[in-house]
Amino acid sequence: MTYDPKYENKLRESGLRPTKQRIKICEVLFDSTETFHFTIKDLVKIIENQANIKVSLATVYNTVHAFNKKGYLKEIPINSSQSYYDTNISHHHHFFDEDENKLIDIDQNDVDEVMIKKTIPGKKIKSIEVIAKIVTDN
Amino acid sequence: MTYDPKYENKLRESGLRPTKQRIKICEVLFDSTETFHFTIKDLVKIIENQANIKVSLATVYNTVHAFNKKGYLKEIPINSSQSYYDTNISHHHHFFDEDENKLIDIDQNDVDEVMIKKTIPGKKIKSIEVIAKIVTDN
DNA sequence: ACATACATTAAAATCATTCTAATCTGTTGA
DNA sequence: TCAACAGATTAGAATGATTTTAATGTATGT
Repeated sequence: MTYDPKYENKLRESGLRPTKQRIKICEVLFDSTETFHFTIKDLVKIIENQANIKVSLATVYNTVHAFNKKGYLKEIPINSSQSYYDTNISHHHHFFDEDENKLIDIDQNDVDEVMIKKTIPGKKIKSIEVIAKIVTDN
Repeated sequence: MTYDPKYENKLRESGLRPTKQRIKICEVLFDSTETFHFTIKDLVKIIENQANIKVSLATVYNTVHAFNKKGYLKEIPINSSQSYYDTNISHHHHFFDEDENKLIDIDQNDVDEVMIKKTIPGKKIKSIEVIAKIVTDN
């Protein structure tokens, strides 16, 4: 079977074969020019609405994890019962609106570079993320 | 029944009556001068080892949540299957060691103040947290 | 001491995530 | 091309953290 090669590289580089289901997942995640935040549940819902393809939860989890590992998606470090992912993989930060449980991007340029003076022997910093929790201002 | 008044205020201010179980939880969390990171499971295990008091999971969850809400504990924003809490409620940040799944405090003085230029109308910033993920440096 | 509101508990329920095992499909090499 | 195999898909089961339930117990104000 041959597929639209559009997402073949992305899939192969993530260690995944291109399949109907995975290509559909790619389309939902990467077709838009807008980046967005989502949970696995969200993604499954979008696919169900858009496509006549049945994709199991397990496949969605596997695929999202592979993209996350490869760096095509970023998991956002907030405490929540569900994991949130971001299609915007550029270096940036987040507001987390505690009233509405919603994430809002903060561009890297809107945060001064975070300098950490402490070091841990034998370890290097892989990423630095800033989460600013926001609430209604009364 | 009357109890050691040591933790009565803390409990009452958190909206909780002082009870045997809750006082034991307070002792484990707040008696030490050392601050520490823990999960609910950790806390239950410590109590089981130290005390001849039986405390149910539900009670531990309720009590920790009340303290977190009141600000006597802080939940640490990392993605993990379990929630991590911190008895150090001063403003500070964290390394998360991805090799060992361990948190390490970063004193506020070791991070330049984080300035965020973006604002959201009607919202105010409640907290700013920096998570720096670290890995073995090869 | 009473009445009541809150606390405790074991066990069940819930929910996200991971695993399983049976079936199916993309890929590779002859 | 096509057989064989490695990897993919799936529904459903399993897992594990957290929350809820409902019965019983306890702190508190009067």
